[in-house]
Amino acid sequence: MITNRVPHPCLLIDPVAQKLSEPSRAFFRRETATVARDLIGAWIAQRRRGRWYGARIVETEAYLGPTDAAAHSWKGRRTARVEPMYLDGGHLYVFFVYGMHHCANVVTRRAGDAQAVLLRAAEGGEGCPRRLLTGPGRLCAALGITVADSGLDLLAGGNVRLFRRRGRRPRLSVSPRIGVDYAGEAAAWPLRFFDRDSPAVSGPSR
DNA sequence: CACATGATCGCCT
DNA sequence: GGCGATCATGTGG
Repeated sequence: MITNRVPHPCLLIDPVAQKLSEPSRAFFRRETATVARDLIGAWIAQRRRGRWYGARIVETEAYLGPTDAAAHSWKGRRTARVEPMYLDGGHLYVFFVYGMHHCANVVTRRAGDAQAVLLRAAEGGEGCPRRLLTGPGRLCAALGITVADSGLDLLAGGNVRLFRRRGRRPRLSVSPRIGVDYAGEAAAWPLRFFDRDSPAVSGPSR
């Protein structure tokens, strides 16, 4: 059955009033770890029934494509599920795991490079329930992002977009990625970034 | 707090 | 047929 639930009211945002702006294509085409860092403090947003709902990203992970054993595109794997990873920077790649959770990624670099940034956690506004957006599965559930959104272009003026705001940047910490112990040496690469002052970060932090 | 486990199913081998 | 880029719950220290 089709669900069309509206996100929690604490996620209501007003991009104009909050002076949020959309990055250019060039922003997403930069080195993946750099994009992952710069996405901390950005908003992932979705328009439902004419209103914008969004959350401030506080935790990301970089996945470096065919040379990264933790990436779905490892060794150039190219299947229907992974295909959106091969799109140009600025597209969305969403996958379904463990039979119940969706995970959202922002594609980086150029078409064919198959690199992406996993959105692991975010925080909402006033009255946001603890852990509403803590963890990639919960983040997608809270915003209503599903595999149906995989492959869409964040820069196409559609209902799913990414916003940034000028100003102070969060203090960042770095660590290995979560849940990729199977990836050999790549499992230890320092590709997880998070806002060290945010209570919404998932997994080991602080 | 640190593990351990079950749920659940699409995807790939 | 096996296993996840996860999460909620339960146990024990």
